[in-house]
Amino acid sequence: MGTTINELAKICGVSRTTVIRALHGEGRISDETKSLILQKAKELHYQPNLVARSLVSGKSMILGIVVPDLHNQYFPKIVDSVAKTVNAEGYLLNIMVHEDDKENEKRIIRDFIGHNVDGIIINPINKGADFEKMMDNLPVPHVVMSLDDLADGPCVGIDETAAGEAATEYMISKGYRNLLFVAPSLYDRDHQLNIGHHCRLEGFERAAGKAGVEYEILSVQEYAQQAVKRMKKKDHPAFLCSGAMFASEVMAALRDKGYKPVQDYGIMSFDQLDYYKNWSPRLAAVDNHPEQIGEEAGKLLVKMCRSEDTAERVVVPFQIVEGESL
Amino acid sequence: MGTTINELAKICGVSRTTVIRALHGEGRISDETKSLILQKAKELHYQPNLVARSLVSGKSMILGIVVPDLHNQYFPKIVDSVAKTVNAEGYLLNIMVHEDDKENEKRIIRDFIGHNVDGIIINPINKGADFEKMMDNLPVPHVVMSLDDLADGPCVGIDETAAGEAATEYMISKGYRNLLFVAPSLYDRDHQLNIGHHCRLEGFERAAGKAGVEYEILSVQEYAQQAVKRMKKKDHPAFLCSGAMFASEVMAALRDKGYKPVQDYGIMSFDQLDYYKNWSPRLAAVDNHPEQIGEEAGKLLVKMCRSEDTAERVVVPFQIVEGESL
DNA sequence: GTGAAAGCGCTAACAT
DNA sequence: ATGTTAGCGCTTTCAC
Repeated sequence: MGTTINELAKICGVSRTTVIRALHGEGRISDETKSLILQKAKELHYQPNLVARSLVSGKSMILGIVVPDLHNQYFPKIVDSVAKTVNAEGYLLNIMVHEDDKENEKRIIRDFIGHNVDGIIINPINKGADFEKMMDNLPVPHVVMSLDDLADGPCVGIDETAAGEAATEYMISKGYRNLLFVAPSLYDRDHQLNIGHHCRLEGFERAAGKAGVEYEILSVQEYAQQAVKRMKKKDHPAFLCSGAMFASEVMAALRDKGYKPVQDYGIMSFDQLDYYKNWSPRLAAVDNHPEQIGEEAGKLLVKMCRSEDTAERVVVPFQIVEGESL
Repeated sequence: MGTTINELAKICGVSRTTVIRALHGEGRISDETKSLILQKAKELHYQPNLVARSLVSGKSMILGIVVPDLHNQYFPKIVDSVAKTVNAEGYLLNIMVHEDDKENEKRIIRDFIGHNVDGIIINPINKGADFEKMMDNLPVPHVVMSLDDLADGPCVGIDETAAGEAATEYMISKGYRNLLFVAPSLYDRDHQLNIGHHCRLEGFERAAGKAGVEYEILSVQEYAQQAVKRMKKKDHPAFLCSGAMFASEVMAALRDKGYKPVQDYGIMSFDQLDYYKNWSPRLAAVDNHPEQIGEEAGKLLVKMCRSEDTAERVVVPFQIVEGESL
């Protein structure tokens, strides 16, 4: 345990209140006692007990963010960006991972509340009325990083459906007439719809339908092998992968069989990762701007923490990044 | 603010203590009152105020970890692994990023203490006696994720010098006789030595010296352009890059100039990233086992939080991963 | 200019 | 089997 205000008061021969006035630099206090207290405080390495402060104030100047994991680059980028944004506003960011465990996600939210975080950012894997009710009843503001999950509350994200559509149109414009949507993650382990990926698929189907081109959906776990098999048709297909890692796996599998991008097939992915920028050929992709999502989410949450503003819906633009893989 | 123990007590017509006994399920209490209280608690969505609990106990069941950022895959993997490990032991992990800002790092440590975290994991960017003293004086245990930074305390990491040496020997065994060590990050922005990278360099020099082969060090920010220039010597050099991203940049720069790996040069990197596993050619690398580092760090810290055990030094093995880039 | 007192929600030692 | 009391470290109101 470190030095406390009480100890400082005793040592300086003054009352708690006086110590506080010195520490906070406000209220009527003589320069003399003030500097004495400040000096002693420094001497004894006084550090305020933030827990006690939080108990009194009900606030903590901490914002919480829960994400599934930090495996791929998407969430790390978001989290990093949120941290930077809220730090600049005087908040600390408490980052937690739930490892794709729904109970864990709920537990973390409860823990956040129990620890008096001032607000929560989340991209929930929990679905359903019960969960929505739980979120609605939170005593602190929260921002959802998805436009389609908890539909009515404040949220920020890209329009996944539009992105799916735009990506598909881009592939079609490149001359591809046989499209495949690669998404082993359309459903989570509890067979519940993964809305983000589903919206992308919806956009894909819409664009493909509009253009009247053939399309298939590869939603199995063995999508890479399936992609290899699919090549036997020799119809120069194009794969739209709902995640950069999927694209990477597909390309690797096809390369192993001697198929070459552009020459034999086209491929494009969601998520634009730094790691791929030096790939050869460079992957065409939808950049979903994680840094911007993080920044907007952070800004929105801080704003909500300060004023009791209500719902706001921030649509972050996506961007088609041309590559050499189509 | 949610329901409190006091409110529950009032509602149930009992004292605080009785409510606590019901909630904690210990102490003498009649089944009748107990179930009444439990039922009311559920009804009113009672959630313990963890801040108050922490103020009383001085503990929080929260462990803190500070990392520079989450840009590359190294720290996300570590953090993920620490989280999994300590969660399994009943601890929550509070993740903070300092964005390569030394003051920020110190501030976060102080905040951790102020928030009663039970222990801290860190890979410090701060150096020097003052900082070491600060760390030594922490009221809670801490684990350093580097074998060479705060040398005397508990730590876990790989032997970077040995790794540098082994990697270099591997390159030499592949027939390369002109070696380059690529490390734009030997010093931080304050011109202080970045010990991890420096140890790798030391190992590199030692192995190169032993084998009597030529070597150079590329430590400038424009290492990629320098690598391109260096190719004019046409002596079939090999690059050992102290970070996967550096290798990626070098390969991209050389590819742009028409140089082909193995045929024209060899390349190898530290950090084995998922993202590169489908690269072509597959990059030879030193796998520094971030998951294992995270796991060991988590286990060690939990152990220290439980018993007042002293320093322990966990050396995590590294591994040379063969590739097609040499 | 300084201090006393109450209270945030919870825990634990000590009654009854 | 249940209640009383004191206290964790801090903030805030009100009094001197």
